[in-house]
Amino acid sequence: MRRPDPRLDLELRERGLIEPGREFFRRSTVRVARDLVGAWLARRWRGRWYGARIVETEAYLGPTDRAAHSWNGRRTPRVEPMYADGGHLYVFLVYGMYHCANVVTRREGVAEAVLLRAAEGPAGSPRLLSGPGKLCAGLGITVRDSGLDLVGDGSIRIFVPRRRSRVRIGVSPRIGIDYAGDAKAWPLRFFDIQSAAVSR
DNA sequence: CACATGATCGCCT
DNA sequence: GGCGATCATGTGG
Repeated sequence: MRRPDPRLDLELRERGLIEPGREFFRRSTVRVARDLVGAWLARRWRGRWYGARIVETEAYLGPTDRAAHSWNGRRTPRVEPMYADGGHLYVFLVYGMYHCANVVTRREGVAEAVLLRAAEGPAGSPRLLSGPGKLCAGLGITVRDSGLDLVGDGSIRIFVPRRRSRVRIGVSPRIGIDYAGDAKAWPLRFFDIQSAAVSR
């Protein structure tokens, strides 16, 4: 059983963060998306752990959601991780050069997920992780990580505040889905209104 | 500030 | 063959 770098472990504990169980991710996708704002993403890279505070997410709702890769029940090898049990990772390549990381929600067979759009990285580089492609680039997340389990002892994990967070959360339609019909207007984007790292 | 465009390639039609 | 859950850069007002 690997443990996080003691420094990260201490930092997360000091911030009052704990690792949620599988049930956290099996809840409604909108609730998970909201609760992931203010949560931390921990990434093991070459034997060291790095943490980033998530500040912007989007919910993708499955067969009825034209913007979702699982729209209309689409089930291809690329999308397959979206059908996994809650708490898995779904990563895809966009525009031939950027990766997007999603946290899978609900139960096995229900293809919904939360896109991680932005995080707060190291102090001094406030915009380093401010966008889904930049977040993945900054944390070294690629399609090779698609399908990983975030629950347990893997190389990518999620930590959430132990107590109800006092973060003020803004809501808006999702970004970059003009083709999605009525789903284009659905209020499924959530962000920390205090954060300078939210994407434009 | 607001657009407009190019890069680049896996996936789906 | 077309296009995208993006981003950086360039143009013009």
